[in-house]
Amino acid sequence: MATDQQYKPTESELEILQILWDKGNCTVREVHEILTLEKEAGYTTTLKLMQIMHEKSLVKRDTSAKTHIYIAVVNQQKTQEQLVTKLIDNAFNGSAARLVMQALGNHRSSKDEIEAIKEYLDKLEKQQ
Amino acid sequence: MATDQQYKPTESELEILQILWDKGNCTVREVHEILTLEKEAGYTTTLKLMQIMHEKSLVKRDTSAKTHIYIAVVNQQKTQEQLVTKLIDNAFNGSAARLVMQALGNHRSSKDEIEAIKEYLDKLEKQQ
DNA sequence: ATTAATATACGAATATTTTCGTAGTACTAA
DNA sequence: TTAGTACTACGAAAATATTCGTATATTAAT
Repeated sequence: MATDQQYKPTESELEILQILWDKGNCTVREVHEILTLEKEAGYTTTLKLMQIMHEKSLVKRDTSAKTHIYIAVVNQQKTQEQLVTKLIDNAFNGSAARLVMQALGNHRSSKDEIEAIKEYLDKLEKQQ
Repeated sequence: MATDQQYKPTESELEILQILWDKGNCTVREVHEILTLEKEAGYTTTLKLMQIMHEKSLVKRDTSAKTHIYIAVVNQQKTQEQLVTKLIDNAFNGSAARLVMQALGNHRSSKDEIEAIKEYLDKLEKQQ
């Protein structure tokens, strides 16, 4: 049972993946623009990162035009799952519940969100 | 409002911290033994890591005897909080709820745990 | 006292990740 | 055609993280 069925993105790669997941297709320029809202970075840095991500098959790209278009290849769900699993193992002694409470305790969730989670829990209980 | 009030441990450091949080006081040997249940590593590698952690003040140590005793300095709760926050930001577009469902969906939780989470949610709702 | 076992200290090699400069190419406007 | 702008490719420096060998000290047993 392999836990890492796919390549594990680095932090910088994850930042870029998030943008790609969100936006769909992007040029390097677009990604760079969004990225630099939050932190400093040179354009060629972003470019290089995305080229490396392409080498690693984290993204694919359309190079038919001068300006290339990038698209995420790795699945958002799967990647999230992998990261959560790792965090649970790594910092919560394997207890998902503890992570959940930590997450809920420190990050305001709306009433709707809380309701959604409750329903989800009900479903889980029935499954058992 | 600084989000990183404290130093962010690397992965290897986190593995060691977990052991220290769990056990309390440990020698390098003890930590090493536990560590190598899961993965290969030379003894001096573990030693060096713990020495670096000491430099960074992630741990303190009692050097009065030949064999030093290490203790975690950084707080488990705070560190967990930091990591969760980062993951939420980094991979869940800031939505704690989405992380929670991901975590619950893929990691078996016992009926008791689920009940505990539900109670917790009730409390949260009342607070709002 | 010698030896063996077990510690720490620490430099340095590796590996990994991040950053950026420079060169070359296409496109556009004057 | 020339200058300016925007893009990719790519090597390589810089920053970080990980791994380990070797020197040396301490302790205990013979």
